[in-house]
Amino acid sequence: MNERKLKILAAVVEEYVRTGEPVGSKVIANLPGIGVSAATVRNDMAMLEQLGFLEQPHTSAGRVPTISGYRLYIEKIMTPPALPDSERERLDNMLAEQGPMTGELLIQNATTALAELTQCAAVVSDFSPKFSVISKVEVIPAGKRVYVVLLITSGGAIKNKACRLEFDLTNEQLDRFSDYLAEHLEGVSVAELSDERMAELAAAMGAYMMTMAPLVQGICELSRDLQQHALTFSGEKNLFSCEDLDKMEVVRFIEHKEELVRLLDDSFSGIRVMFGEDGGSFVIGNSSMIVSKFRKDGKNVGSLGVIGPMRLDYAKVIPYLEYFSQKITDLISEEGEELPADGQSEENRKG
Amino acid sequence: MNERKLKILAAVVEEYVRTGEPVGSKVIANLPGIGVSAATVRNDMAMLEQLGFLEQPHTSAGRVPTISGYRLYIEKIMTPPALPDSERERLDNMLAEQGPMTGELLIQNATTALAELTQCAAVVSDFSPKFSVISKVEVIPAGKRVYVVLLITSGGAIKNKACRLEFDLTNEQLDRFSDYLAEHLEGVSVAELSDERMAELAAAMGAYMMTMAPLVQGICELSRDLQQHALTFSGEKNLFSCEDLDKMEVVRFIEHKEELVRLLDDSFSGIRVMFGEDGGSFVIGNSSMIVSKFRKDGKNVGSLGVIGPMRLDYAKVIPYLEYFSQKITDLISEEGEELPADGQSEENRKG
DNA sequence: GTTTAGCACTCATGGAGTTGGAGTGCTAAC
DNA sequence: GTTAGCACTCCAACTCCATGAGTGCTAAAC
Repeated sequence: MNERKLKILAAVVEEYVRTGEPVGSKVIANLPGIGVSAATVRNDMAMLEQLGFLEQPHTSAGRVPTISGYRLYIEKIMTPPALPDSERERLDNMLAEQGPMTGELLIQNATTALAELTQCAAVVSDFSPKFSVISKVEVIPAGKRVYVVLLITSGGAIKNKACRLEFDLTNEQLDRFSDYLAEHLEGVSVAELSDERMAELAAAMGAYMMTMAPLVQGICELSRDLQQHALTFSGEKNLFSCEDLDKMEVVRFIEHKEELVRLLDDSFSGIRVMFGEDGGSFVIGNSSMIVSKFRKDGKNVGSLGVIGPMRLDYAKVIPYLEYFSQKITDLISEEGEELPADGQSEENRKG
Repeated sequence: MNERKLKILAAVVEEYVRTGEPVGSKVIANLPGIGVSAATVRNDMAMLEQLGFLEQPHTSAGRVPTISGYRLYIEKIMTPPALPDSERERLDNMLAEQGPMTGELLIQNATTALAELTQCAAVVSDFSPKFSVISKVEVIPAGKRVYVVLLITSGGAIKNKACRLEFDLTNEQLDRFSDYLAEHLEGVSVAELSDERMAELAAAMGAYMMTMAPLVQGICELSRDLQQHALTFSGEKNLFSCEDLDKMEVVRFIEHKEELVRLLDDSFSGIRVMFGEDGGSFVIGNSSMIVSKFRKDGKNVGSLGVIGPMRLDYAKVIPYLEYFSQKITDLISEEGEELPADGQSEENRKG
C-alpha cells in the first residue's frame, strides 16, 4: 500500500464524487499529480479492488469506491481545508439570522444553515434539557376548576399544561400546594424527575393527594416531555433531489426519524461517519451520515448530523460540521442559565 | 347529453380510477348496466371528447377523463353511498384514539384517520383560535430580569414566552403591570389583538412603557402566534407512493404547505374539489384536493382537506370527509361549554 | 522490479427495424 | 339509432447490431 495507491484511491473518490460516473484508468492517469500511465493506474486499481477499496459495477466499467474505500479516504487520506475567515463570517451570519444566537433559535438556524450549505438533510439532536434543573414551578388558576401548571428549567425551556380538578382550590390551598411543589421540585435535575419520584411526592402529600392528582399527573407529563430529546430537521427535500437515493427509502426514513436518536446519542468525540447499509439501523442505501457533537460543561449535550448521498464532498462538509459544533459549544456555554428560550417553539417544530 | 352518455362517462371515470389505464370502448361495453355495443360506446365517447369531458393520450389509446370530466362526474353523476353504522362506529373510534375527543388531539386524530382511510395526505386548518378571547394574562418572574408572559384563551390555547428586561421589577411594579394587562386584555378577542392595539396600550402606560417594552413585545408575538392558522398534516408519505404524482412536485408542495392556507380558508359550505393545475396555486400535477368545513356557532372555523391523485375514489373519500367535518362541528360545539380554559368569565356552564 | 504499449475481450448503451395488439373512426347494413 | 366489419394508427416491446469505454494480460522497455 504505497503512496501512489493512496493518491489513486483519493483521485477515484474525488472524481466519482464530482461526476457520479465510474472512473476509468485513463481519466486518473491524465489527472495532474499522478504522472504514470493508464496501464500503471490499472494495475494499482486492480490491487485496490482486491483489497476491497474499489469495485466495478460491471466488467467494462470504471471503478467506484466501496464503503471501506470511502472510510479509508476520509480517515487517512483526505485533508479538509481550513475555513477562510470570510467563510467563518458568513457562517456566523447564518447562525445569527433573525435574532441573537441562543437556545432553540440557534439550533434551528444551525440546522437550516447546514442543510443549505451542504444541500443535504441536516439534523440536530439536543439533549441538553436533561442536564438542566427545574428552576420554577407555578400553578395558575385558569378558570373554573382549571389550573395551568408551568415548568421552567435552568436551560430555558418552558412547558405548560392545563389540568382540570374536581373542585376549585381556595387561595390558601393553592398557595400551600405551590409552596410544597417549589420546595420539593425547584433545583431538582430534569433527569431525576421520574414518575416514581412524582409518585413519592404525591404520597408524601397525603390528604391533598386525591384532589391534586391531576396536577401531579400534569407535571409528570411535562417532565416526560422535557426529557425527550428534541430532534430538529431541515432540508429533507434535498434528499429527494438526490439521484443516488431511492425515493421510497427516503420516505421511510423521514417517517421514522425518531430512530435516528439511537445513532445520534452514541457518545464519542470528534467526527463520525456512518454509511447507510442494509444491516445497520440507518438504512437509506447509498447514503451516509456525518455526526459531530457539541458540549456544555465538558459533557456531550447534543449532536449535529448531515445526511446525504454516500457520494458526498466530505472534505467540504466536515469543516462546516466542525465549525458549527464548536460554535454551538461556545455559545451555549457562555449563554449559561440566564436567558430562557421561547417555550412554544417545541410545538412549532412539529412540522 | 342523454342518460347513457352520463353513464358512460361515469363508467370511464370509475374504470380509470380503478385501473389507471386509459379505458377503451370494449371494456365499457362489457360492463354490466351498459347494454349497448362497443361501436355505440365509441360514438358516445367521441361526443364526450368533443364536449371536453374525455381525452385520448394518443390516437390508438383508450380515453381518460379530463378535469371537466371529473368535475361533472363528481357534481352531477356520482352518488356516494351512505356510511353504514359499523363504519361510523369505526370512525368514531379512530377519532377518540388515546384520549377524549377535544382540542388539538381531536384535530390530530382526525387528520391521521383521514390520511389512513384514504391513503392520501390529509390536512386540517383550524382557525378557531381567532374566534376566542383572551381569558387570562400572567407575568411570572423566572430568573434575573427574566419574565415569562403567559396567555390563555377561551378556546383553551396556552402560550408562553420568556422576555428579558433591563431591570428587575419590584413586586409592586409587577402587580401593577399585571393588573393593568388583565384589565385591558382579558375578554379581548384574539382577532382584535393587533400590534397597533398593543402599541396604544403601551403608549397609554406612559412612564412604565420603556421598562416594560420587552414584555409588551412578547405579548405581541404571542398574539400573532395565536392568530396564525394551525395547519395539521398527516400522510404526506402517501403522496410519494402514488404513481401519478411527480415526486419533485410533491416535495415542492410539502416545502410550501403554508400556501395551502389561502385555499383552505376560502369560505364556502359543503364540499369543494380543486384540481392541481398549472395555473392555480395548488400545483401538483394530476392531483386533487377535496375540502370540507367545520363550524362553531354557525361560523366556519376550520377546514379539513384530503390531497391525493386526481385519479381518486371520490365516492369513497367524500363521505369520510363529510362525516368527519360534521363530527368535529358537533364535538367542538358541545365542548365549548366545557373546555379547560373557558373559564372564568363563564356564562351558561352546565353542571 | 517497475512501468508501459499493445491487443484481445467484455459488456452497457442506444439506435434502427420489426412485430403485435389495442383501440380508434368510418361506412354500410340492420 | 344501433351495430358489425374493416382499415388505419400508433405505442410498447423486442431483437439486432454497432459503438466505445474500459478492462486484463502479455511482452517489451526502462
